[in-house]
Amino acid sequence: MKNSPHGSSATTAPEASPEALAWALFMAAEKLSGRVEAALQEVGLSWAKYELLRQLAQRSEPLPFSELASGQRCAASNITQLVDRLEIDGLVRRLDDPSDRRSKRAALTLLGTEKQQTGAKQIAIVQAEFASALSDDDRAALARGLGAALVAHDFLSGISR
Amino acid sequence: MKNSPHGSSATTAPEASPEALAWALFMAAEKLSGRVEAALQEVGLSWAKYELLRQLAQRSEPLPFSELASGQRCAASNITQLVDRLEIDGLVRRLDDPSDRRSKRAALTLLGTEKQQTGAKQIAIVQAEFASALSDDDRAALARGLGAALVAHDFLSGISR
DNA sequence: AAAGATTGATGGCTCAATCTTC
DNA sequence: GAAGATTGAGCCATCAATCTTT
Repeated sequence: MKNSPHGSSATTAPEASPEALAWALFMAAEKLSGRVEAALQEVGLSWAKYELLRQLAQRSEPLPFSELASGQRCAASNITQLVDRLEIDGLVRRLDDPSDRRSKRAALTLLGTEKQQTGAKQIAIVQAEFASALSDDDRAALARGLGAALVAHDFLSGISR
Repeated sequence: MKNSPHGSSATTAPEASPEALAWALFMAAEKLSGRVEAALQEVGLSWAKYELLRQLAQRSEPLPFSELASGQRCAASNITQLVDRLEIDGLVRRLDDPSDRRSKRAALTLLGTEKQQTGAKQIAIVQAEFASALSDDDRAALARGLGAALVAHDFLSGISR
Protein backbone atom coordinates (compact mmCIF):
# COMPACT_ATOMS: atom_id res chain seq x y z
CA MET A 1 0.00 0.00 0.00
CA LYS A 2 1.73 3.08 -1.10
CA ASN A 3 -0.38 5.91 -2.13
CA SER A 4 -3.65 6.42 -0.43
CA PRO A 5 -6.41 8.77 -1.27
CA HIS A 6 -5.93 12.06 0.38
CA GLY A 7 -8.65 13.47 2.51
CA SER A 8 -10.14 16.66 1.39
CA SER A 9 -12.56 17.50 4.11
CA ALA A 10 -12.53 16.53 7.75
CA THR A 11 -16.26 16.48 7.72
CA THR A 12 -18.32 15.28 10.62
CA ALA A 13 -19.82 11.91 9.85
CA PRO A 14 -17.22 9.18 10.32
CA GLU A 15 -18.33 6.62 7.79
CA ALA A 16 -21.57 6.79 5.95
CA SER A 17 -20.67 5.98 2.34
CA PRO A 18 -18.88 2.88 1.16
CA GLU A 19 -16.29 5.18 -0.33
CA ALA A 20 -15.40 6.49 3.09
CA LEU A 21 -15.06 3.00 4.49
CA ALA A 22 -12.30 1.96 2.11
CA TRP A 23 -10.67 5.32 2.52
CA ALA A 24 -10.70 4.98 6.30
CA LEU A 25 -9.11 1.56 6.02
CA PHE A 26 -6.26 2.94 3.94
CA MET A 27 -5.83 5.94 6.20
CA ALA A 28 -5.68 3.84 9.36
CA ALA A 29 -3.17 1.43 7.85
CA GLU A 30 -1.05 4.28 6.58
CA LYS A 31 -0.97 6.05 9.91
CA LEU A 32 -0.11 2.90 11.78
CA SER A 33 2.58 1.90 9.32
CA GLY A 34 4.03 5.36 9.72
CA ARG A 35 4.37 4.65 13.42
CA VAL A 36 6.01 1.33 12.79
CA GLU A 37 8.49 2.89 10.39
CA ALA A 38 9.27 5.69 12.80
CA ALA A 39 9.84 3.19 15.60
CA LEU A 40 12.18 1.12 13.45
CA GLN A 41 14.03 4.17 12.26
CA GLU A 42 15.09 4.63 15.87
CA VAL A 43 17.11 1.44 15.39
CA GLY A 44 18.26 2.39 11.91
CA LEU A 45 16.11 -0.25 10.24
CA SER A 46 13.63 -0.02 7.40
CA TRP A 47 10.55 -2.17 7.62
CA ALA A 48 11.76 -4.33 4.75
CA LYS A 49 15.09 -4.93 6.44
CA TYR A 50 13.45 -5.64 9.77
CA GLU A 51 11.10 -8.21 8.32
CA LEU A 52 13.94 -10.09 6.71
CA LEU A 53 15.94 -10.10 9.94
CA ARG A 54 12.84 -11.24 11.74
CA GLN A 55 12.34 -14.18 9.44
CA LEU A 56 15.95 -15.20 9.93
CA ALA A 57 15.73 -14.82 13.70
CA GLN A 58 12.54 -16.79 13.87
CA ARG A 59 14.03 -19.78 12.12
CA SER A 60 17.37 -19.27 13.87
CA GLU A 61 19.39 -20.71 11.03
CA PRO A 62 20.74 -19.52 7.68
CA LEU A 63 17.95 -19.58 5.10
CA PRO A 64 18.16 -19.93 1.32
CA PHE A 65 17.15 -16.87 -0.67
CA SER A 66 14.29 -18.73 -2.27
CA GLU A 67 12.78 -19.35 1.13
CA LEU A 68 13.28 -15.72 2.10
CA ALA A 69 11.49 -14.64 -1.07
CA SER A 70 8.48 -16.82 -0.41
CA GLY A 71 8.44 -15.77 3.23
CA GLN A 72 8.44 -12.08 2.36
CA ARG A 73 6.06 -12.70 -0.54
CA CYS A 74 8.27 -10.84 -2.94
CA ALA A 75 10.30 -11.50 -6.06
CA ALA A 76 13.61 -13.30 -5.73
CA SER A 77 15.51 -10.38 -7.17
CA ASN A 78 14.29 -8.23 -4.34
CA ILE A 79 15.94 -10.54 -1.84
CA THR A 80 19.21 -10.33 -3.71
CA GLN A 81 19.20 -6.55 -3.37
CA LEU A 82 17.92 -6.48 0.20
CA VAL A 83 20.67 -8.87 1.26
CA ASP A 84 23.17 -6.72 -0.60
CA ARG A 85 22.23 -3.75 1.56
CA LEU A 86 21.96 -5.76 4.76
CA GLU A 87 25.40 -7.17 4.11
CA ILE A 88 26.76 -3.64 3.72
CA ASP A 89 25.10 -2.78 7.03
CA GLY A 90 26.84 -5.78 8.59
CA LEU A 91 23.57 -7.34 9.70
CA VAL A 92 23.66 -10.42 7.50
CA ARG A 93 26.23 -12.66 5.80
CA ARG A 94 25.97 -14.57 2.53
CA LEU A 95 26.78 -18.25 2.86
CA ASP A 96 27.31 -20.81 0.16
CA ASP A 97 25.14 -23.86 0.39
CA PRO A 98 27.40 -26.90 0.13
CA SER A 99 24.56 -29.27 -0.68
CA ASP A 100 23.35 -27.24 -3.68
CA ARG A 101 25.79 -24.94 -5.36
CA ARG A 102 23.01 -22.96 -7.01
CA SER A 103 21.73 -21.83 -3.63
CA LYS A 104 22.89 -19.04 -1.32
CA ARG A 105 21.85 -18.62 2.28
CA ALA A 106 21.58 -15.55 4.47
CA ALA A 107 22.86 -15.74 8.06
CA LEU A 108 22.33 -13.21 10.83
CA THR A 109 25.42 -11.57 12.25
CA LEU A 110 25.67 -10.72 15.92
CA LEU A 111 24.81 -7.12 15.12
CA GLY A 112 21.92 -8.27 12.98
CA THR A 113 20.54 -10.33 15.83
CA GLU A 114 20.79 -7.41 18.21
CA LYS A 115 19.13 -4.96 15.85
CA GLN A 116 16.32 -7.39 15.18
CA GLN A 117 15.68 -7.79 18.89
CA THR A 118 15.60 -4.10 19.67
CA GLY A 119 13.48 -3.57 16.56
CA ALA A 120 11.02 -6.15 17.83
CA LYS A 121 10.74 -4.28 21.11
CA GLN A 122 10.06 -1.04 19.29
CA ILE A 123 7.31 -2.66 17.28
CA ALA A 124 5.78 -4.24 20.35
CA ILE A 125 5.51 -0.78 21.85
CA VAL A 126 3.68 0.52 18.81
CA GLN A 127 1.29 -2.41 18.84
CA ALA A 128 0.60 -1.99 22.51
CA GLU A 129 0.01 1.74 22.09
CA PHE A 130 -2.33 1.07 19.22
CA ALA A 131 -4.36 -1.53 21.06
CA SER A 132 -4.50 0.38 24.30
CA ALA A 133 -5.58 3.56 22.58
CA LEU A 134 -8.83 1.82 21.72
CA SER A 135 -11.61 1.03 24.11
CA ASP A 136 -12.51 -2.62 24.53
CA ASP A 137 -15.62 -2.16 22.46
CA ASP A 138 -13.84 -0.27 19.70
CA ARG A 139 -11.13 -2.89 19.62
CA ALA A 140 -13.71 -5.63 19.37
CA ALA A 141 -15.52 -3.78 16.62
CA LEU A 142 -12.31 -3.29 14.68
CA ALA A 143 -11.38 -6.94 15.08
CA ARG A 144 -14.77 -8.03 13.88
CA GLY A 145 -14.81 -5.65 10.92
CA LEU A 146 -11.31 -6.54 9.79
CA GLY A 147 -11.99 -10.22 10.16
CA ALA A 148 -15.06 -9.88 8.01
CA ALA A 149 -13.14 -7.84 5.43
CA LEU A 150 -10.43 -10.47 5.20
CA VAL A 151 -12.96 -13.25 4.85
CA ALA A 152 -14.80 -11.24 2.20
CA HIS A 153 -11.61 -10.75 0.25
CA ASP A 154 -10.79 -14.43 0.27
CA PHE A 155 -14.31 -15.16 -0.81
CA LEU A 156 -14.19 -12.68 -3.68
CA SER A 157 -10.84 -13.92 -4.89
CA GLY A 158 -11.75 -17.57 -5.01
CA ILE A 159 -10.60 -18.84 -1.67
CA SER A 160 -7.12 -20.20 -2.14
CA ARG A 161 -3.99 -18.23 -2.43
CA MET B 1 -22.86 -24.46 17.39
CA LYS B 2 -22.51 -21.50 19.52
CA ASN B 3 -24.05 -18.16 19.96
CA SER B 4 -21.92 -16.73 17.22
CA PRO B 5 -23.71 -13.62 16.03
CA HIS B 6 -25.02 -13.91 12.50
CA GLY B 7 -22.90 -16.93 11.93
CA SER B 8 -20.79 -14.76 9.69
CA SER B 9 -17.26 -15.82 10.43
CA ALA B 10 -17.19 -18.72 12.78
CA THR B 11 -13.71 -19.44 11.54
CA THR B 12 -10.56 -19.32 13.58
CA ALA B 13 -11.28 -16.43 15.89
CA PRO B 14 -9.44 -13.72 14.02
CA GLU B 15 -8.24 -11.41 16.72
CA ALA B 16 -7.31 -12.29 20.22
CA SER B 17 -4.02 -10.50 20.75
CA PRO B 18 -3.25 -6.87 20.05
CA GLU B 19 -0.52 -8.07 17.74
CA ALA B 20 -3.04 -9.73 15.51
CA LEU B 21 -5.16 -6.60 15.40
CA ALA B 22 -2.48 -4.45 13.81
CA TRP B 23 -1.56 -7.30 11.52
CA ALA B 24 -5.18 -7.70 10.41
CA LEU B 25 -5.34 -3.99 9.66
CA PHE B 26 -2.30 -4.18 7.42
CA MET B 27 -3.51 -7.33 5.74
CA ALA B 28 -6.93 -5.91 4.98
CA ALA B 29 -5.48 -2.69 3.57
CA GLU B 30 -2.99 -4.61 1.50
CA LYS B 31 -5.61 -6.89 0.00
CA LEU B 32 -7.93 -4.03 -0.81
CA SER B 33 -5.17 -1.92 -2.31
CA GLY B 34 -4.26 -4.91 -4.45
CA ARG B 35 -7.79 -4.83 -5.81
CA VAL B 36 -7.59 -1.13 -6.51
CA GLU B 37 -4.29 -1.54 -8.31
CA ALA B 38 -5.62 -4.42 -10.36
CA ALA B 39 -8.70 -2.41 -11.31
CA LEU B 40 -6.58 0.56 -12.39
CA GLN B 41 -4.21 -1.66 -14.31
CA GLU B 42 -7.16 -2.44 -16.55
CA VAL B 43 -6.95 1.17 -17.65
CA GLY B 44 -3.16 1.19 -17.76
CA LEU B 45 -2.86 3.44 -14.73
CA SER B 46 -0.85 3.09 -11.54
CA TRP B 47 -2.47 4.31 -8.36
CA ALA B 48 0.00 7.19 -8.14
CA LYS B 49 -0.79 8.30 -11.66
CA TYR B 50 -4.52 7.96 -11.09
CA GLU B 51 -4.45 10.06 -7.96
CA LEU B 52 -2.63 12.86 -9.72
CA LEU B 53 -5.09 12.81 -12.61
CA ARG B 54 -7.90 12.77 -10.10
CA GLN B 55 -6.61 15.86 -8.35
CA LEU B 56 -6.34 17.66 -11.67
CA ALA B 57 -9.81 16.58 -12.76
CA GLN B 58 -11.33 17.60 -9.47
CA ARG B 59 -10.04 21.14 -9.74
CA SER B 60 -10.60 21.20 -13.50
CA GLU B 61 -7.77 23.59 -14.18
CA PRO B 62 -3.99 23.39 -14.56
CA LEU B 63 -2.37 23.19 -11.13
CA PRO B 64 1.10 24.25 -10.04
CA PHE B 65 3.43 21.42 -9.03
CA SER B 66 3.68 22.73 -5.51
CA GLU B 67 -0.05 22.35 -5.10
CA LEU B 68 0.08 18.86 -6.56
CA ALA B 69 2.81 17.92 -4.08
CA SER B 70 0.83 19.10 -1.08
CA GLY B 71 -2.30 17.45 -2.40
CA GLN B 72 -0.58 14.11 -2.84
CA ARG B 73 1.30 14.58 0.41
CA CYS B 74 4.60 13.80 -1.21
CA ALA B 75 7.90 15.48 -1.97
CA ALA B 76 8.06 18.00 -4.78
CA SER B 77 10.65 15.96 -6.64
CA ASN B 78 8.19 13.11 -6.83
CA ILE B 79 5.75 15.30 -8.75
CA THR B 80 8.44 16.27 -11.19
CA GLN B 81 9.06 12.62 -11.99
CA LEU B 82 5.41 11.59 -11.99
CA VAL B 83 4.58 14.37 -14.43
CA ASP B 84 7.53 13.30 -16.55
CA ARG B 85 5.99 9.86 -16.91
CA LEU B 86 2.45 11.14 -17.33
CA GLU B 87 3.66 13.46 -20.06
CA ILE B 88 5.27 10.54 -21.85
CA ASP B 89 1.95 8.70 -21.55
CA GLY B 90 0.25 11.71 -23.10
CA LEU B 91 -2.08 12.18 -20.13
CA VAL B 92 -0.77 15.52 -18.93
CA ARG B 93 0.95 18.61 -20.35
CA ARG B 94 3.45 20.94 -18.68
CA LEU B 95 2.46 24.59 -18.85
CA ASP B 96 4.48 27.65 -17.98
CA ASP B 97 2.91 29.96 -15.47
CA PRO B 98 2.99 33.47 -16.94
CA SER B 99 2.40 35.11 -13.58
CA ASP B 100 5.35 33.40 -11.87
CA ARG B 101 8.14 32.14 -14.04
CA ARG B 102 9.42 29.83 -11.30
CA SER B 103 6.21 27.83 -11.40
CA LYS B 104 5.09 25.08 -13.74
CA ARG B 105 1.55 23.77 -14.01
CA ALA B 106 0.19 20.41 -15.06
CA ALA B 107 -2.83 20.28 -17.35
CA LEU B 108 -4.92 17.25 -18.25
CA THR B 109 -4.98 16.22 -21.89
CA LEU B 110 -8.11 14.83 -23.48
CA LEU B 111 -6.72 11.33 -23.09
CA GLY B 112 -5.82 12.06 -19.49
CA THR B 113 -9.34 13.16 -18.75
CA GLU B 114 -10.77 10.03 -20.32
CA LYS B 115 -8.43 7.70 -18.46
CA GLN B 116 -9.18 9.40 -15.18
CA GLN B 117 -12.89 8.95 -15.71
CA THR B 118 -12.72 5.29 -16.59
CA GLY B 119 -10.29 4.79 -13.71
CA ALA B 120 -12.79 6.38 -11.36
CA LYS B 121 -15.45 3.95 -12.52
CA GLN B 122 -13.13 1.02 -11.93
CA ILE B 123 -12.41 2.20 -8.42
CA ALA B 124 -16.07 2.75 -7.69
CA ILE B 125 -16.68 -0.87 -8.59
CA VAL B 126 -14.02 -2.04 -6.15
CA GLN B 127 -15.43 0.11 -3.39
CA ALA B 128 -18.92 -1.13 -4.02
CA GLU B 129 -17.76 -4.75 -4.05
CA PHE B 130 -15.89 -4.21 -0.82
CA ALA B 131 -18.80 -2.60 0.96
CA SER B 132 -21.37 -5.05 -0.33
CA ALA B 133 -19.25 -8.04 0.62
CA LEU B 134 -19.79 -7.09 4.25
CA SER B 135 -22.95 -7.51 6.22
CA ASP B 136 -24.51 -4.35 7.59
CA ASP B 137 -23.30 -5.21 11.05
CA ASP B 138 -19.79 -6.04 9.95
CA ARG B 139 -19.64 -2.83 7.95
CA ALA B 140 -20.82 -0.86 10.94
CA ALA B 141 -18.26 -2.56 13.15
CA LEU B 142 -15.48 -1.82 10.72
CA ALA B 143 -16.53 1.79 10.40
CA ARG B 144 -16.63 2.16 14.15
CA GLY B 145 -13.28 0.47 14.69
CA LEU B 146 -11.52 2.42 11.98
CA GLY B 147 -13.00 5.67 13.18
CA ALA B 148 -11.73 4.97 16.65
CA ALA B 149 -8.31 4.01 15.34
CA LEU B 150 -8.03 7.24 13.38
CA VAL B 151 -9.10 9.29 16.35
CA ALA B 152 -6.64 7.42 18.54
CA HIS B 153 -3.83 8.13 16.12
CA ASP B 154 -4.59 11.83 16.03
CA PHE B 155 -4.71 11.85 19.77
CA LEU B 156 -1.39 10.06 20.14
CA SER B 157 0.32 12.31 17.63
CA GLY B 158 -0.73 15.58 19.18
CA ILE B 159 -3.83 16.42 17.20
CA SER B 160 -2.77 18.28 14.10
CA ARG B 161 -2.82 16.01 11.12
C1' DA C 1 14.16 -28.37 -18.94
C1' DA C 2 13.72 -26.37 -14.40
C1' DA C 3 15.45 -24.20 -10.10
C1' DG C 4 18.22 -20.57 -7.79
C1' DA C 5 20.40 -16.35 -7.95
C1' DT C 6 21.75 -12.30 -10.28
C1' DT C 7 21.60 -8.25 -13.49
C1' DG C 8 19.39 -4.44 -15.99
C1' DA C 9 15.58 -1.59 -16.80
C1' DT C 10 11.71 0.70 -14.78
C1' DG C 11 8.24 2.72 -11.31
C1' DG C 12 7.53 5.14 -7.27
C1' DC C 13 9.18 7.16 -3.34
C1' DT C 14 12.76 9.87 -0.21
C1' DC C 15 16.36 13.45 0.83
C1' DA C 16 20.11 16.74 -0.23
C1' DA C 17 21.93 19.87 -3.42
C1' DT C 18 21.30 23.11 -7.15
C1' DC C 19 19.34 26.66 -10.27
C1' DT C 20 16.22 30.19 -11.42
C1' DT C 21 13.07 33.48 -10.10
C1' DC C 22 10.71 36.09 -6.69
C1' DG D 1 16.98 34.86 1.57
C1' DA D 2 13.08 31.97 0.29
C1' DA D 3 10.02 29.63 -3.02
C1' DG D 4 9.43 26.44 -7.05
C1' DA D 5 11.22 23.02 -9.81
C1' DT D 6 14.77 19.95 -11.06
C1' DT D 7 18.74 16.66 -10.66
C1' DG D 8 21.39 13.01 -8.46
C1' DA D 9 21.77 9.37 -5.26
C1' DG D 10 19.58 5.83 -2.80
C1' DC D 11 15.74 2.45 -1.06
C1' DC D 12 12.23 -0.83 -2.14
C1' DA D 13 9.67 -3.18 -5.34
C1' DT D 14 8.55 -5.28 -10.05
C1' DC D 15 9.56 -7.96 -14.49
C1' DA D 16 12.40 -9.90 -18.19
C1' DA D 17 16.61 -11.83 -19.40
C1' DT D 18 20.74 -14.38 -18.19
C1' DC D 19 23.98 -17.68 -16.04
C1' DT D 20 25.04 -21.65 -13.37
C1' DT D 21 23.79 -25.80 -11.44
C1' DT D 22 20.66 -29.59 -10.87
